[in-house]
Amino acid sequence: ISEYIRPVEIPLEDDGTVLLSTVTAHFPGACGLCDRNPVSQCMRGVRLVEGILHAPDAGWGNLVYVVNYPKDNKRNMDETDASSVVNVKRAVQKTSDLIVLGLPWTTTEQDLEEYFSAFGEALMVQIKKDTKTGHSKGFGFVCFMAYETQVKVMSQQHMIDEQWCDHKLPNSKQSPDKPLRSRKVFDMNEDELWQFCQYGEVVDVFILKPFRVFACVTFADDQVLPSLCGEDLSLKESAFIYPMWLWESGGFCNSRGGGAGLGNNQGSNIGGGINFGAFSVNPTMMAAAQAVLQSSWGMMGMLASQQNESRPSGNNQSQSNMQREPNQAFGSGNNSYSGSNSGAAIGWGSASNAASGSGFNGGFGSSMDSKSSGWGL
DNA sequence: GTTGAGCGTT
Repeated sequence: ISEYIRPVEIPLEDDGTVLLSTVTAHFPGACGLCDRNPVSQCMRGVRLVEGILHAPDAGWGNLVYVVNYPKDNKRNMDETDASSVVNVKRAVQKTSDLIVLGLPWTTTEQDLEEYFSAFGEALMVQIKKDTKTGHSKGFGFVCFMAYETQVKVMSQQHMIDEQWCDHKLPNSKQSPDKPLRSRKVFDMNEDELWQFCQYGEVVDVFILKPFRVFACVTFADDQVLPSLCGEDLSLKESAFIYPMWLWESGGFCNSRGGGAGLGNNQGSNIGGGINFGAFSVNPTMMAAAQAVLQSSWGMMGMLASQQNESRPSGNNQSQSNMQREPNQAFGSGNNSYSGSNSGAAIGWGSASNAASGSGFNGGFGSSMDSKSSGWGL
């Protein structure tokens, strides 16, 4: 039986059935199982009668089954207490090792543990070293006890011993049965984005125009996003919940300091903000800028001119204080998108770039060279 | 004694 990260083996009853209670013991909140029809590739449900899961006609077979959760778990916040949603997810989510790249040669495991302890307790911290010399290879692994900690850590960049480090889900832990990660959100319109309100109060949506390579949804409650991680969302939706996937699979990440999380920058530090010298750029703009850099510098102007176009037509409560100022894209001061500016100064290329007065000059380094010929539409 | 993209001696 598969869950998002780790498959778990579950015992059968004597008659070959599986009790739903056995499943829920390992996956709290579960309401059923399904598997993928090897022929049609369709997901199909496992028969469930009075708490007993019955094997398919061909037997359980050597297949991986997926746990189902009631859709009610991610319904409208008006009807469902937000905390209950979070609780379900907390119980379900498992942590995974993370690889940390770009560590200073001098950083020790103690240093690393100390740094990450600010986010939460780590179960394991290690730095890979040369077996002969014992010198650091400049990367290591960390595994946190709480999934919230992992989400938090993955949602931002990290300055460790004066150096911006990169962090990812290691290749060995990438789930093979979830290889399809949405890299495109081009075909989502604003109305679709506002459908995210079923998971929590959405205070803003944003679509980069005219090149729809990037969009962003902002929840009012910073607990909503963590609660959604690992949910059985559509690929489109997952692109928002796991923006890292977008970037990693899309090749957006620069090695140093690339891959900052997005998706929620409302009232929490998730996402943070970025300073390019005199410029202040929030995560939305950062991603947009990366998207532009994938194409050409000529589009930079379009970024600045399209910032306040995406206004919803639907139920938008808090528009008044969320208005974007036009042409503030790369200006200093409060870009209204981030609401409360965290004030975190995050470099992009080498650390010295953050102090570069010319802003973008040099800061993007090699990413300028990789001009994409198109948007992959 | 150096280095700077990567993927884990157990």
